[in-house]
Amino acid sequence: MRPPSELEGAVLGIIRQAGSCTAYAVRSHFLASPSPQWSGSAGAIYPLMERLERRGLIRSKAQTATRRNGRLYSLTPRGSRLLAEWLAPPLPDWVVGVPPDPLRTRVGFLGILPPAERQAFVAGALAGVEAHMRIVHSDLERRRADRSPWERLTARGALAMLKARRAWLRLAAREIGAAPAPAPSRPRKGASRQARDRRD
Amino acid sequence: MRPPSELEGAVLGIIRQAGSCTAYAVRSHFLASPSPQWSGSAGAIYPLMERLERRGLIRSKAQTATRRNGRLYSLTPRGSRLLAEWLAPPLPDWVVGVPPDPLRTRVGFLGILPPAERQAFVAGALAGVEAHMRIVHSDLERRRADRSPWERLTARGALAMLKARRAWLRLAAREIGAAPAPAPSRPRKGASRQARDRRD
DNA sequence: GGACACATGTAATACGTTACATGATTTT
DNA sequence: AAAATCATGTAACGTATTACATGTGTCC
Repeated sequence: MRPPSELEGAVLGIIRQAGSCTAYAVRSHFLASPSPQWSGSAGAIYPLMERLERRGLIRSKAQTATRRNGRLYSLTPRGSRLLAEWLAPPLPDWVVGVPPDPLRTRVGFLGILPPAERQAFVAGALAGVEAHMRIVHSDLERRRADRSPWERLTARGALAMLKARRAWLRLAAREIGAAPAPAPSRPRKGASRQARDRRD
Repeated sequence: MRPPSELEGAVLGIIRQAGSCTAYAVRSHFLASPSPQWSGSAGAIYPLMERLERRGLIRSKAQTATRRNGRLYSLTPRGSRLLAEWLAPPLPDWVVGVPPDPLRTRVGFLGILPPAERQAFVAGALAGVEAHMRIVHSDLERRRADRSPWERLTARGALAMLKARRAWLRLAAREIGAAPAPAPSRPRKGASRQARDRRD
């Protein structure tokens, strides 16, 4: 039984927590999330539900009463088992390891920019991170009541990451003062460059 | 000019920092990274290089001297410009926003598990995170010399994230003590199950 | 000169995104 | 009853993954 993808695992979890629900309810869950990770696009969810059903992880019942032609999905025993495996240790390396971070990626290339633009980058990043902190924070407050302790814990985790990132960006801002000059723009033959970093 | 994907942006940055390099050199860069994000699989890189060249972002010169049939890639002015845009503010929302984190995702569903397994989850996660902290830390030390200040900053950012995650997991461990019973497993009518979960 | 890592690819497959299409329900 | 929004899909497209295929240098 192949392990589920992140999205699939999350969908199984959502269905399980809801007891049973429609594809759209699953979508709404993602659409409501303040994390940009989950787009909840229709083209992702509906085919995914079909896939899960074909694999015997969920089953559906037509919504006879008063509704559209939507279906109510719920976990099968197989789906329940797979969900439990997905949640249980040992957690794969990429789950516990350094999470991807597009901001961090970009910082690695800051040497390319001239110093003034480095400053602008960090300032912009700080502003963006702080804006998102406010969003996540108010989302946490506003929906405190209708969330499980685990969902609140998740939100606090998200906040903690943003906070750590902010601290790190401030550190970066300090380091930029003492930074070396940017690398020259062209790689051509004019090889007599001094004190370049990291070609090859 | 469509903005590059993360992988494309990173590749442009790597080529730029190298001056010029082969596809394999780019791959090696990813393969050497301690972050699980970058697989650096051949099937990702080689087609990507072709794509970038077709779009006029990089150009290649056959490696005549002594080498295999590989090509040396370098940025075109267009590629250089796109790279600069990729790095410059305003940074899109999903770049500054909460980064995705598979561990955080799973924690949101911890309510599904019985308390004993929650403990196991958090313990396993903590162990994994700490193991990774050691990996990243020793990688940071070992290659301190041949890295730019920005790459070191990146590594420190990764470490900072792991540290924040560890603190958050410890908090989670404390909360588990005072946690509610798991939600019932089946939404069905045979509702008179008591406090069991995950038998299916 | 055989083994083994290095280096360069290709093919099949799976998944998510955007954009489009359409019917059902509610609002005005 | 027209407009808006809810809900359910579908199609085209791009891109990453795994697995395979193959040539090339090095070392023992």
